[in-house]
Parts: sequence; structure tokens; C-alpha cells
Amino acid sequence: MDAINIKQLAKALNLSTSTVSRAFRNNSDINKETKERILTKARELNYQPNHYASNLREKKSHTIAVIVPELANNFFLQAINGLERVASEKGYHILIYLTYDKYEKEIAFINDLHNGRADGIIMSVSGESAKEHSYLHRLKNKNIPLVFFDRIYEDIDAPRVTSNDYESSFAATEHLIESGCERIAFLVIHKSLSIGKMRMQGYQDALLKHHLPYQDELVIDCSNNLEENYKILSQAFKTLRPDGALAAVERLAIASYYVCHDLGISIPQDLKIISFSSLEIAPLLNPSLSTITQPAYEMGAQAAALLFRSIETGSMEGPTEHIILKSKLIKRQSTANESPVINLFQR
Amino acid sequence: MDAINIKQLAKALNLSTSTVSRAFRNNSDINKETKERILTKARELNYQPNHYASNLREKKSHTIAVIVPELANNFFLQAINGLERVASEKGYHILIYLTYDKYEKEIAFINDLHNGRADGIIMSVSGESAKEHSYLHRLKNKNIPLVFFDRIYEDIDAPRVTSNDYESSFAATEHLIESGCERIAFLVIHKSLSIGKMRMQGYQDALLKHHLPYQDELVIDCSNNLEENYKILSQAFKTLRPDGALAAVERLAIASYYVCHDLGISIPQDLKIISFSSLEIAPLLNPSLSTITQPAYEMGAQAAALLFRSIETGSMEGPTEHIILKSKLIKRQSTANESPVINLFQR
DNA sequence: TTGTACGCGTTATCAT
DNA sequence: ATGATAACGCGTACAA
Repeated sequence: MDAINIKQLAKALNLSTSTVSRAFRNNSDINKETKERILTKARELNYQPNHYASNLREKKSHTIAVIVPELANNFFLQAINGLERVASEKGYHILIYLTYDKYEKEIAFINDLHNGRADGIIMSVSGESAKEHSYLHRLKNKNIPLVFFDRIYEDIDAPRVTSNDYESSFAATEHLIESGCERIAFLVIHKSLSIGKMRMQGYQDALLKHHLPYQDELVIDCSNNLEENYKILSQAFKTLRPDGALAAVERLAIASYYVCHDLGISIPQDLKIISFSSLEIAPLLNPSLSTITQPAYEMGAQAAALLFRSIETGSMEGPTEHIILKSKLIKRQSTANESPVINLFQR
Repeated sequence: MDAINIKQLAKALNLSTSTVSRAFRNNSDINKETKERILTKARELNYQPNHYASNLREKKSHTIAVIVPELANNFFLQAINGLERVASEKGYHILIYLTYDKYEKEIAFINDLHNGRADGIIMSVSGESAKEHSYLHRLKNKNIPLVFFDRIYEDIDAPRVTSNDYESSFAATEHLIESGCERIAFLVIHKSLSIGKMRMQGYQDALLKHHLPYQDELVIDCSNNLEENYKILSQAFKTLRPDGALAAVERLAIASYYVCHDLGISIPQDLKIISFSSLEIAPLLNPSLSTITQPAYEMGAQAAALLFRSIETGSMEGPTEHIILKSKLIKRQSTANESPVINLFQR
């Protein structure tokens, strides 16, 4: 009743296991007819080569691991879609790991991946500021390629796919300024994380360019928890009275919407909001949300392509590639000056 | 430079491989000190037991496969989050497969999973009406447990976790009727799929109860493509002039919003909309969207629990469990009678 | 408590 | 073109 193996199949056909094995590998010499005979019988007996035995022999798992902070974020979703396409085209399988921004989880996952479970790793790093990355260096020693996407560690030399966060952040801030904002808050989750830093820098430089003062208190450090963010943002909006806000992460824009509604702050009259976000229905929000939208799907696909290049060449030599894709700034109602009517649903 | 194996580690310690092996397995008798010594050295040499060799020995992969139609749907997202929690608690790894509603993909994935890659499978079936499910029967022969969630095949006897679709659909339709609708459209993607059928039946029965005629033309069969749906729905709204719509799937509600905007149909005055949806920001839409919200996270968690029960008992005997969780009907602006002001952001 | 020896299911090498 | 055999790395009877 249990799984049939190659020996039993061979016996049933009066052939040797080697011949049977060859029938499943494409390159080897084998008589067409016997191959047919074997495959037919295999189907009949519901035989398939044991994956683990093959991997043990070949030292290849045909599996890649994807480590992301979370799924409840349209950016990661779309990115995974993108890399899934590439991986499945190559016949690779995908293991998914969620860190929930916990550094310890990330270490645990990576350590679990030293043992051959995956041929390569694609990762968007955990949010917690981490000093110690030796667990990543060890990967290299084992010849397991690693590719970063979106969120990276600057001190690790690995191929990476990111978007032009600095420029986007700069442009978004400038857009707020040009829409008349003078007290612009920057809503961020992990200041220390590289991605937060880039976005922050763009924000600061745009202020500078337009001779607006940078005020530390207007940088609002949030958490991953909706309740907490609600409190933090309520407090901040009440006391600081910003007239513009740039959210470094989608969920902070969402939280802001709830807060504004409850506090009677109207968007965009009292407060203009723009956010890094891959939310597809941003046009349908009330008011429609201006966004900086990263090419998430494409980033995922490119990251996968990069990884497969490493896997296929087998070597991790050569210059480390760094692909930067451009985000789009889409202006909608949440940063508009006049009242709606037109362009409400700009897509 | 390559991965170190148990032999080398044993040699480095002047021990036998069996002793080393025991250090990594918890139950076996082994001297505490030697165990410590082994683990220390292992860490030092960056040794970890080879996953594939272990699996080959133990015939266990500590991996489960999750097959879903897509990720771009909040329901599946949250469900995956739920089952990830359970799986990672058990130390299991998760393989993800996306069918994009293609029957052939589903078959290919399932066939790929016969070979030991996963200890069990959790699946929400592909949308295409499939007649032939022998590929699933073959799984049973190999003792690979299967659990359905949300979307099931009725002719396959496997544990399942669903929500009370019929009742929800009935209640939603009734809600529309009570809000004054008389020409209620039912927007669906795959009429033939079991889940579509249940939701359709609830719709029909509610009409019946309230003495409204069931009209075939008001059942609008859509696709998975936004462009196509836009056309289909535009046409339907223009010619059929429904005053209410129940969307069996989130994306059809979204498409409807776009269509209504472009056609100048105002929600809820001209058309009231309610949708099966796990969209967390439904309250933020313009207007906020009334939803039937399934307990997605919980469904995922329960499905995983069910699967692990099968995996752990090893037997697939006993009655097939069928867990039904209740969805919530949340009334918001899109089905309201009066003008907004109050409750706009009901969460 | 530790070591020896075999087998898990496959594929690569070598021989026929 | 096909068959015999060893080896991949590990875990477990069994022996010591």
C-alpha cells in the first residue's frame, strides 16, 4: 500500500533499476520502446521517483526559499507572485517563511536552510535592527546563494533588487510641499532599517531643498500593531498638527485614515497623505490615496532571475549585481488641493 | 568548503557517527557531556544534519504543501497566515503552489507531491470545473493526507474546513431585499464550482422567501480578468439595471466600483453592493463596502490542525471531519438607505 | 553509554 | 542498450 519504489517497478518489468532510472532522466541512452514501456507501467503503478533520494544523490533540491516579513502587505504579495512565475517556469518549488519582523526568527530560518532544503534563498530582511549577520556569512560557506529584495542589509555582499526609494521619497515630499504643506510628518516603522533610512533621507533632503526646517518630532516612529499605531498617530496628529504626511509603509497610511476619521481631520483639506503602497485599490479609498507604487511583481521576478543565475552558474564570483527598479508616484485625492469631482478614481 | 557531513564531524570528535547522530535526536541515550561536546563542535564547524538524508531514512519531510488559486486575494492571504502559525509551531515547513485556477496546474502539482516532498497537503481547489479527480485518489494510496479548505470537491472524501456560505449568502441577499432592492444581481466567477453553487443557492432561496422572481439573466458569470470583468459588468449594469448586487468574490465588488464610477451609477443610491470579502480596509472604501467576511485566519489554522491530526495519527481512518466556521455579515455604506454621516467607518 | 553495520531510494560509473 | 554496484548522509537495530 505504501509508496512503490524503483526496485519494485524494475522487478515488475523484468528490468534493472538503472534502466528504469534512465527512463526518467532525459539525456541517457535508452531504447524508445523500453522507455515507453517503463513510463506506462509507472503510471499504472503510480510510481514516481522519490524526491529525497534523488536530492541526496544529486545534491540538488530544486527548491528555493523565500523569507519575507509578512504576507499582509500587498508589496510582498505581488513580489511573491512575480518570483513564483519565474520559479515555476524553471520547475522549482517554493518554501515560504514569515519572520514577522523578528530577528530571531530570521536567524532560525536561515540556520534551518543550511542543510540542503533549498538551493537558494530570496529574502527581504526582518525589520529589527540587527548588528550581527554571521549567520548569513555561513550561508556563503555552504554555497547557498542569497538574494535580497526591497529590504537589505548593507553590510552583506549579496545580489539585490530594490527600488529607487530615495528619489521616490524625495519626489513625494516635494509633491506635498508643492501642494502647500509646510509641516510634513514622516511616518515610519523601523527607522534603523536600511529602507527606512533611504526613504527618510529623501524626505529630509526635499525639505532642505525647499527651505523647510527638519523637525525631529515630525518623524513618527510606529510599530507593526494597528492598535498601537492608532494611539501613536492620534497623539501625534493632535499635538503636532502636521498638514502633510508621508507614510513609509502602507499600513501607516491606513491607520492614518482611521485616525483622521475619528479625530475629524479631513483629508486632504486638513492633512494631505501620500504613502509607499502597492495597494491595488488605492483609487477606491475615501479619499483615493496618493501612492508611491513599487514595481513589486517585477522586483520579485528579477530577484528570482538573479537567484537562478547564481544557482545555475554555481559560482558566487563576479561582481554583485544590484538592480534598481523605478517606483511610480501616483497623485490622487489624498494630496489634492481642489475638491474632488474630477480624477477621483485615477488608476 | 562544501557542506560538512556527519562522518567528518564524528572524526573530528573521535566518535562514531551513531553517537553524533544521537546528539541531534532527543530521545536516544547519550551522555550529557558528550552531547554538549558534539553540539558545540557542530556549531563550530557549522554542521547541520542533511535534511534529505534524514527524510530518506525517516520517510518524513516535515513539510506541508499548500495549494491555492492565487495570492492576490485577502482571503487566501489570511488563511495562509493562519496555517503558517500552526505549521511553524510544529516546526514544519511550507511549500506554496499557485494554480491560478488552472485545473492542469492543480493536477501537475498534486502529481509532483506523490514523491515524499510533503507529508500532507492543504488545498483550496482550482476554479475550473473538473470532472476527473483520480489524481486525488492516488494520493490516498500513498498515505498522503489531504485537507480541503474553502473550495472543495464534493466527490472527494477528505477533511475540510469551510464557512457557512449558504447561510451567509441567504442573509446577504435578504439584507439587500430589506434595504429595498428588487432586482438583485448575483456576480459570480465559476458557477460550477462548489462554493459558487452554495452561494448561489442561498441567493436563490432568499429571493424565493421574499417572493422575488429568480431571473437567470441576473446571474452574471465573470472571469478572473479585470478588463474582462469590467466589460461584462458594464454591459450588465447598463442593460439589466439591477438595484442590488451580491458579489460572490471580492474582486467582482472591486470591479463593480470602477464600473459604477465610470457609468455614473452611484452606490448605494442607484445600486447597493455587498460582497464576500476579507478585505481589511473595506471600511475605507468610497463608499465603505458591506461584506460577508469569512474567518480566514481561523480557517487556515483549523485546516492545518486537521492536517496535522491526520499526519500524526498516520491513519486516514475514522469519520471525515467537516468543520464549518461562521462568516460575519457587516453592513456598511454600500448597502445603506440613508445618506452617510454616521457609521461611515464601521469596522 | 557508545560503536558497527545495514538500508532508506536513487543515480553515476563501469562493465557487459 | 542494459545490468551490477557503489555511494549520497543519515538513523537505528544490534552488539559490545
